[in-house]
Amino acid sequence: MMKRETLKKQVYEYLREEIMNGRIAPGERLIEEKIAKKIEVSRSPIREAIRLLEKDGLVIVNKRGGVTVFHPDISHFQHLYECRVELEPAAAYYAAQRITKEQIRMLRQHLPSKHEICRQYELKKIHDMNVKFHEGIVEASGNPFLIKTICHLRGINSMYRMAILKRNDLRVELAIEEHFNIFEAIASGCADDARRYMREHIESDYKFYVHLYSERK
Amino acid sequence: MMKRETLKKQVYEYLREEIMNGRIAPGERLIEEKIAKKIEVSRSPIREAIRLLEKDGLVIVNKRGGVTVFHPDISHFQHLYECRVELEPAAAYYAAQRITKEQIRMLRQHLPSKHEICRQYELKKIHDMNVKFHEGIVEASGNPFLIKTICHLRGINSMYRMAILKRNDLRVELAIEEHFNIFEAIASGCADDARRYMREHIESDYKFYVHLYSERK
DNA sequence: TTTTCGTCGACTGTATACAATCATCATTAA
DNA sequence: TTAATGATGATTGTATACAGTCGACGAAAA
Repeated sequence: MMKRETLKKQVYEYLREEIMNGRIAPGERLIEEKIAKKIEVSRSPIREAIRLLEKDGLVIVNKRGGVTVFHPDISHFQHLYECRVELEPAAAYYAAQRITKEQIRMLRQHLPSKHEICRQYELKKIHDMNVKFHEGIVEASGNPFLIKTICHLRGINSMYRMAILKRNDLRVELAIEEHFNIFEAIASGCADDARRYMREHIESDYKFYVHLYSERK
Repeated sequence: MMKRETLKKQVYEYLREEIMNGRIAPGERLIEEKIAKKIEVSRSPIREAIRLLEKDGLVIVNKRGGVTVFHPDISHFQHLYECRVELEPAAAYYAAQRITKEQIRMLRQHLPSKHEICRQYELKKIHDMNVKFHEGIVEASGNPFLIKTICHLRGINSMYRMAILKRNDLRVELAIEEHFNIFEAIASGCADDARRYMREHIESDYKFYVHLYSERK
């Protein structure tokens, strides 16, 4: 038996992937039975997987039942950031007050060393570290609602990046120094600084993507 | 035919109600088949209804599959407010910038008149107006993510109130003046004031409930 | 007495069949 | 020609049957 995970989860991962990389186009309708035939499972796990996608905001339900792949646009991108710019700084604020020594140690590992930077490390790798850094901070906030909500927004966010930018422009080098400042503030328990630095960080991240978008129109 | 809504939705409403008023106790496990037998529908709509409850945070899934009714405690209540105190002021901030004349008119209707206050209007009625007032502001923010997230938090919030306080203590009179200030700020487009007033409002709301809770322990 | 093993019962995961609804399109009547 | 009506197909909602898994309990062996 090679059945380590439920079909529901497998189908969910599959659809999520297909949507994220655009093989299922935004606006396209998801037909339970067609998917069922295509990947050869019954409708039950598919229905449930689709509910998960709905929860992620990756598909939207239309009146008549049935769902349609979410179609992102730049105005929504702004709305998304209006949320993130409130929640992530708050997470940093509480993280500065609640983070454990162990978590500090973990967090530090997600900062690239100067060595790595000088070496022109693979951008992709540094980008992954950055993501983990953010996740670590949110986790350290110790607030399950913050964690859940931000995680949710981040999922949609990456979808926007995929859909709007259509290429992997990573704002990597710019972010490194900002990350250092945030880390220092959190590690030393300066909650207000942590909040402020994080807010500036998110704001500049947003401006970067907007600029990129307007540039390539 | 008296079948206006799907069974899924009916079951969802039913379970939600049962959980909210405590007839299904916190910590209790929900067994699909038992519910199915009890209310005489098949397991399918029940499964789906349970997923909706899960989305609401009213039940939590345990490893082995199956769900358990969420068991609120005061620390989570604090976490909830740590989110609200960021998001609702942000909603007020954007509402001040984006609210339409029509929405201002609507919003004003959810402020009790002095006449109503003097008359010792039913507390419940004023409380309902207050809820609508908050909803109106969030709506006026024009940000679907803010709307969705805050709405979600509010649902959980009311569950906490039910479960923790076990009575309908409504912080009504205190809130009225705060609401007036917030309204004025939004209607006159003073976004920063709107944000600040709303933040103070949420904070004092939180303090009120904490005080009430500690008092009756 | 303790441990191990196996059976049974209770649940959930998955498949499948059936019912209901809605859209489309053609056909017919005005 | 146009509007109304009815048939057909596509798709989701709901019921139900079956399979797999885990835990509890008890019996047998050490």
